[in-house]
Order: sequence, then C-alpha cells, then structure tokens
Amino acid sequence: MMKLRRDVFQAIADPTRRTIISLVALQAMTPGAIAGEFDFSRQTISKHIQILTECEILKQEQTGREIYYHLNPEKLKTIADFIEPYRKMWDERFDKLEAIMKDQPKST
Amino acid sequence: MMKLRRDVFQAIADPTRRTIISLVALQAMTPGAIAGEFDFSRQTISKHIQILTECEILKQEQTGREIYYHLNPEKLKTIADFIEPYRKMWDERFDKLEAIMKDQPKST
DNA sequence: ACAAAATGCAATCATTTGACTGCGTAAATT
DNA sequence: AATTTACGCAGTCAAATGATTGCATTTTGT
Repeated sequence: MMKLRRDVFQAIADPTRRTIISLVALQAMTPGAIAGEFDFSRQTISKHIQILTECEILKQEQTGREIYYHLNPEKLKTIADFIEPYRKMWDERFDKLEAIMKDQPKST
Repeated sequence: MMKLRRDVFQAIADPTRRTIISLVALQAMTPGAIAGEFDFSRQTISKHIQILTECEILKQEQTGREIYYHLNPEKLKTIADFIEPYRKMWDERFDKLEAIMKDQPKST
C-alpha cells in the first residue's frame, strides 16, 4: 500500500486534498484543525496530509506536540507548467498581457 | 468499474493521459495513431481516450470509419482556475506583469 | 459480396485507493 | 506521576483503476 508513484498530479486529483490545500494556503494548520473541517475521520485526513507532504505540496513545522502544515506553493508550479502551453488557447486576458509585454520592451 | 466520479483533475492524474493530451494538442489524431505512440495495447489507450472524452478534454470528429480526436483546451481551464490563486505565490514574472498592468491603467 | 481495417464494448484480473478502527508514543496539563 | 491531547503507524476492506484479451460493428477496398 502507498507506493512511491505519488506525484503532484495524483495528489491534486482528490477533492479532499484540494480542499486541504486551499485551507492551508490561508494559514498553517495542525492535522487536528484540518480534520475538524471535514466529516472524515482524523486518520483519513491525516493520510491525505501525508500524501500531500510526501510530494512536498505541504511542509511540516513541529512545535511541541503540534505539527503545523503550511503550503509549499512552488510544487504546484509543476501543474501550472503542464497547463501553460494550453492556456493561450483559451485565455484572452493572457494574450492581452502578452501584448502589453511586447508594447513595453524596456519597462523595468 | 468506471464510475461517474471522473473529473478533469482525475483525468490528468494519469501520465499516459497527459501524454495523449500533449499529442492531440498538436493535431487531431485517430485512436490508432495515438495508440501507435505507446507500448500499451490499443484498447488500453482507447480507454484512456474514452476517459478524456467523457470529461470533455477531447472532442470527437468522425469521418467514415475513422474518429479524429482533438483537444478541447477550455476544459483545462478548470485546472488553471485552481492553480491561479497560488500562482502569485511563486511566479515572479506574474507579479511583474501585474505591476505593469497597474502602471498602464488605460493601455487598451 | 468479401476481406481487411478502425473502432468500440464486455469480461477479467492484479493493484491502488480511500475510507475505517485500533494502538502506540510524545508532549502538555493537572 | 497520571491523564489528557495531538499525533503517527499498522491493519483491514470495499471500490476504483489500469492493464489485459476476445468479440462485435461499421466502413473501406478489391
């Protein structure tokens, strides 16, 4: 059980884990606090946290007996990098931004 | 088997399906042609295509006995929308673009 | 009309997933 | 020192996943 096949794409496939990400993005939270937001058992949530931690989407920070988990947003870049090439196929705003970039060649 | 839990996040969780997406992004392809790019059986690939089609990442276009599958990039926006709030936490370039946007209030 | 080609559909099977309960351990509280 | 609190780890189990093979169906080509 729990092979090392875990990657970021697999991690965000689960809706509960996506919710955990959105919670922890606002502030670091303990497993107990996170579990309190769901109807699942603490251990179930704990396992989700473990999966997110394994692929480094979450980082731990222990203080006494409490462990605070906070988001490591950089890891989500993997997803963004996958999406990026397709973005320009739909995102008009992105095209507009690109145009602005071209119009401002030496802006910095 | 194959419940209706299929969503876009689940669809892109599989590496084979991500490769299929990248292939079809370049040009519409038939299942046979797609399968030819992998070492898996044709039916295995066919099933992946089915999953991608079910959640509308791929669209069919039948011509005779051949079915061309092409990418529906809009569906990937779901993923982008999830990532977007976290993007500004890592993407320096994005911040720069935002700054430029602010500096150019009436640019269009 | 018949054979070949391009697909989809069904059945099967090992593995993974996501939920659960129970237990162990370390830190805080009394 | 004993109890409570906050965790993690191990085991279990039903369901989902991802692969397979075999067969049916429709279109194309001879």
